Amino acid sequence: MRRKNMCHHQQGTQLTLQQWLFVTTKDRRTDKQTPFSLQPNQTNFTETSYVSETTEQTLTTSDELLSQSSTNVTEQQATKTQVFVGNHMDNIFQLQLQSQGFPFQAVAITLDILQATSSRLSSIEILSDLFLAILLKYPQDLLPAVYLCTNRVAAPWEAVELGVGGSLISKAIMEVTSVSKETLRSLYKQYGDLGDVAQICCSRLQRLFKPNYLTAQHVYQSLRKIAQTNGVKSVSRKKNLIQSLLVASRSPEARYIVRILSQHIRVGAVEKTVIAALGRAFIILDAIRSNGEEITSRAQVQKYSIERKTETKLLVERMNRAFSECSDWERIITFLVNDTHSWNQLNEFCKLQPGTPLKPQLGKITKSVDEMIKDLGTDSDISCEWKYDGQRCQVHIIENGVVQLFSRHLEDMTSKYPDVVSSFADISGVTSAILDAEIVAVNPSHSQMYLPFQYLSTRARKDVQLNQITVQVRVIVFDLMFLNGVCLIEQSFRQRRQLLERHFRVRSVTLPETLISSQVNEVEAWLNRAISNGCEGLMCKALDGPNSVYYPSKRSEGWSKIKKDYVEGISDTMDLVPIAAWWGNGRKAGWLSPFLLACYYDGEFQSVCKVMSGFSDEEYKSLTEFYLRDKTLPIKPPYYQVDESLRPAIWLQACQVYVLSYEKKLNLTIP
DNA sequence: GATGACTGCCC
DNA sequence: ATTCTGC
DNA sequence: GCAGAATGGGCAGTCATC
Repeated sequence: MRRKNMCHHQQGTQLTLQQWLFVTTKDRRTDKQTPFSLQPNQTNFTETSYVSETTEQTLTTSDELLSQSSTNVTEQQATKTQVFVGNHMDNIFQLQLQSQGFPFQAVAITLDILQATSSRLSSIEILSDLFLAILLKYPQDLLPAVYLCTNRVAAPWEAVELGVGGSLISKAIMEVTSVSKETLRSLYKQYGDLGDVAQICCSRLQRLFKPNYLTAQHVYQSLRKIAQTNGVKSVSRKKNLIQSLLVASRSPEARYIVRILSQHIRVGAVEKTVIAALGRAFIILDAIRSNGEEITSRAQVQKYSIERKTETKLLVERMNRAFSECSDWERIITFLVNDTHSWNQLNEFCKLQPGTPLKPQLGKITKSVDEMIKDLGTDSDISCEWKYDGQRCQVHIIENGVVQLFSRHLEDMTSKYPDVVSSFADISGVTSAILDAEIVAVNPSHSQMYLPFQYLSTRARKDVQLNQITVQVRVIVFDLMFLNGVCLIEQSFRQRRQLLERHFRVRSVTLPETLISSQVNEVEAWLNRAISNGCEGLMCKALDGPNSVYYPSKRSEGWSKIKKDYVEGISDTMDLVPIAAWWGNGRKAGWLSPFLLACYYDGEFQSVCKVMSGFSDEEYKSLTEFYLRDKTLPIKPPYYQVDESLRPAIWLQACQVYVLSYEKKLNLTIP
């Protein structure tokens, strides 16, 4: 064993969904071939309503239907599935125009199909057909549909949170369907997905009156309502909203209502796939419109798709760029829906601008200085910056002097750091800018001394007042993407860096410690120095050449990060003994993980940490077998000193010693 | 008002 | 954050 | 290599409950 991540004891009061349901999963499904709950002959669309009055269905039969890629399947079944998919996609184009809006059931069935599709190209095509069908008759429903498919309610910086998790959803399902907690538990244990569980429970629901069918718009608006619900009794009001969706659901809507609420849509299509699908849909829509053709089948669409391949590719490229500079579906879709003939102006309309965050560039993990230099190449000078142990921050200085701060995932965190905001007020010669930065905690009495992320994370997160700051910070700016009205992301890092130094070498902000070198020895010494100053390692960047432009959202070749725990032989180590374990979830179902490790001292084993990474799958398997064979204990021995709140599933004989390396930043307290 | 369960968001 | 997987 | 989905620890904020 080379390396293990270390962690503190879990607090004990906090439960994961799995713990809430007391699940020790053994046969949880993680494959994409989870069942449909709709059979081919149940998609017989009626004249008046898209939604067929489905009779009771069992999951066993739909299980069979969707097992097309498993080994013991007949070709007959595979064909059956294909026919079903084809029928469904045709049916989507034959929807009768109705005032209510685009049926959510059509979205849900499409997501079911998507989940069973592993090919990315097919996924794009299926999703694209859905979007096209919406565009043809319900263009105003496209945005809600895209939000539902991408599992979002609003742009990330808009501070709209559902405030709904596994616990609340489970309660809602139990109350609506009168399913007992025990049944829910065992279903969850069996399927490993709350959406699947909801689908099974809701499909058994008997109703006196069939409620009106759900529209994509209605489901989306309900999500917004749930997000807006707060204050006293908000939890039960949220629950009521969830329940009314579940009550109105038709197969397989409940599955996706729940998956969307729990933020795990699990259909293998999130962002890039949706962009590619949308691009294709808009191009085909344009072609259909100019031809004046009536679309009633998928085959017609296919024809256009082949014809317009080049244009599609171009638009998708534009959309990708637009989305990385302005991750705002509303803005992009509004433009495309309203302005279908001036797509070349998309990147003008959705471009980098202060006030809207762009996706930050990420660094590629590198295991050694040698490898880093090889990766970045020798054509360009390499800038090696200390990688500070803090929080990523994108600083926006807007024309009128307003400053806004965004996190790595584009959340607005302006109100968390009023001190950082004031650092950027009134910088001479700067009217607007976008900067990339790291916020690091510092020791209040020695502001040169950086403190670990652990300490920074204790800072209050909302509406921090300047005079009530407990955690002092410093902001380290390391890139400049926009300055005084000019976008810089396509300039070389050397040029951006020059502008950064010229305008932001001011007292209130700091530039990272930097060494420009391609000498292995020099860089290794520099890495050690960074680490001994409390940094995580180095971020190494090409100064010139094509790799030195700013790539939004990319884990690009241009940035290479070396962290001390990637590098052999740098970390400190401890000798620890496994004394207990839990059953793993998901991929690790059936194996022991995590293990509880202890150190031996004076006749007792004192628990130190849990360890859950660092083993290969094979090692998990053999470790599990090794301990289960004859090394388990029925109860906790008295000489195991373990925190009360920890309840391992299995106690183990102390019989193996592991050498663990750990990260100093975790501030371990060893008894 | 204190506590604990739950959720979201950092890494 | 890291890690794994199918394409 | 990419995109997506799986996994982890640990913190603050919010709300229900006692």
